[in-house]
Amino acid sequence: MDPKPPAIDRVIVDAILSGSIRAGTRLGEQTLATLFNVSRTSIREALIRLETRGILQVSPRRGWFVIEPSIEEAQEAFQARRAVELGILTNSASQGETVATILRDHIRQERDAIRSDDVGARSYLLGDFHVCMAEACGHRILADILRDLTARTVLISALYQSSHDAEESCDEHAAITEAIAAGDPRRAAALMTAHIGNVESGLTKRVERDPLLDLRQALRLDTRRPPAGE
Amino acid sequence: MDPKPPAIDRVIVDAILSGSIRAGTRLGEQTLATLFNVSRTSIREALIRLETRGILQVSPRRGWFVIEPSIEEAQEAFQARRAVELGILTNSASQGETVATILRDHIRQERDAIRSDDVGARSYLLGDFHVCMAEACGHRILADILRDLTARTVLISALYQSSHDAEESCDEHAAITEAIAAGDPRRAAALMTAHIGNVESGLTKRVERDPLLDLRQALRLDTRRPPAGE
DNA sequence: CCTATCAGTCTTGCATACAAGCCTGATGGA
DNA sequence: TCCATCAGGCTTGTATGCAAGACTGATAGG
Repeated sequence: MDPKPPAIDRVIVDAILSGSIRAGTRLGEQTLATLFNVSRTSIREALIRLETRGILQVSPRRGWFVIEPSIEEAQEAFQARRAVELGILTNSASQGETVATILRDHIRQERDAIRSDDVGARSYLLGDFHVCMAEACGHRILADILRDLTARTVLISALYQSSHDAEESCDEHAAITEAIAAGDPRRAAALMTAHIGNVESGLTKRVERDPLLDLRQALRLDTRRPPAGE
Repeated sequence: MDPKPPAIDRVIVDAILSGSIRAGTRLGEQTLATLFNVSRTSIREALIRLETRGILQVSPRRGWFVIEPSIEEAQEAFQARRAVELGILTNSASQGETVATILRDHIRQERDAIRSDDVGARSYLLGDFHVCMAEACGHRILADILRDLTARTVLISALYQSSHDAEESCDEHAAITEAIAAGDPRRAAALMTAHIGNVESGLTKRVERDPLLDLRQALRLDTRRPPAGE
């Protein structure tokens, strides 16, 4: 019947990348077990996998939680993404047109999602661009790594990303793609660095304006409850 | 008694990095369970973690095996390492002296291990240089990632690395360090790219000279037995 | 002698049972 | 009214039992 019961890991990660599961959300083993109609064991295995991928965190005898990156951790993740993507772009010079063709199609999807106000798809696709870029450049391993890094950054930034920001990001993706198509990896890398910087600074600016987040981060070590409470 | 029963994961990874566990080795759950004096469950969790880190592989109902990267997979891993380390070096410009101080000490340890013919420590340290470099540059996340990538490449190359190769690698590490100290990230990156290229081509050359490896790789999909048999 | 079949053993996969810790909310006292 | 204490429920941690599949070696037939 089920040709491929889609892996539990993937369902959760996709939900995070789409913004439908927010940072700090608790994922109970028993709850997921009944939800997916399997035993706790299988769920636990999936959760362990997600923990080693740096997406979840377990608090002993308390539960599994989607990570809530602190400002510093988010910056670290951005820094890592910058280094990785810079390395990818400056390294893979040739086959620019092939890569660009794939990315142009991806950007088209981004535009569709923005136009139709599909926030989930929008968030997912904007992050997935970077994964696609890595994969198109032949870096399958780094593509997987970027997916996880993107998840970490999305968990902070997605909540605050407006439709305007999304269009801006999309435009920057297009500019990067054209630089790749033009066979100018140096410019592509520079644009990518700037792009990631924009996303990151957009986040930190907002944090400065919103002391609540700082406070929440400061309390993070004490209260690890999901921020569902009003 | 045990202030910190060293995590099972770490023991296995270190053993791989030291070359004392070779590619294709089978790791039975029950065996490890009695060895570490815990239940199969805990072992299984550790093995799952190592699988998601790309170091082990499970063959259903057959067992857990240390990955045996094919030539292509090894090249992919090298390519990923090149991109990541290039990105790290070109990105982090300042604090060159601080980084160099750490790395010089590390190189001293490498030289000691080579001199005293400690093959395990030698293999471990030569790979660990890259991890230390990432960490010293402030890339904690990428340091962890590089450790796993190094494990993948070590699983092919370590077996073939002679003492001469080791000294060469060590010298190249020193050259890279001095470029960092001189505040010349561009040159450091170029040297690093060349260095990784050397290690990689050293591997592929040997493969060409030794058709047995090619054969083993070709048969990899059929017989996944540990190559212990004579 | 060679080959195909089959039982036995050993492996992981999965579910369940119990142990241990954390949190909550009630209860009793000041 | 406020606070300390404690019992109960709910969570994960860990072990164990059984099922299902894969390999091995013996055995019987050609």
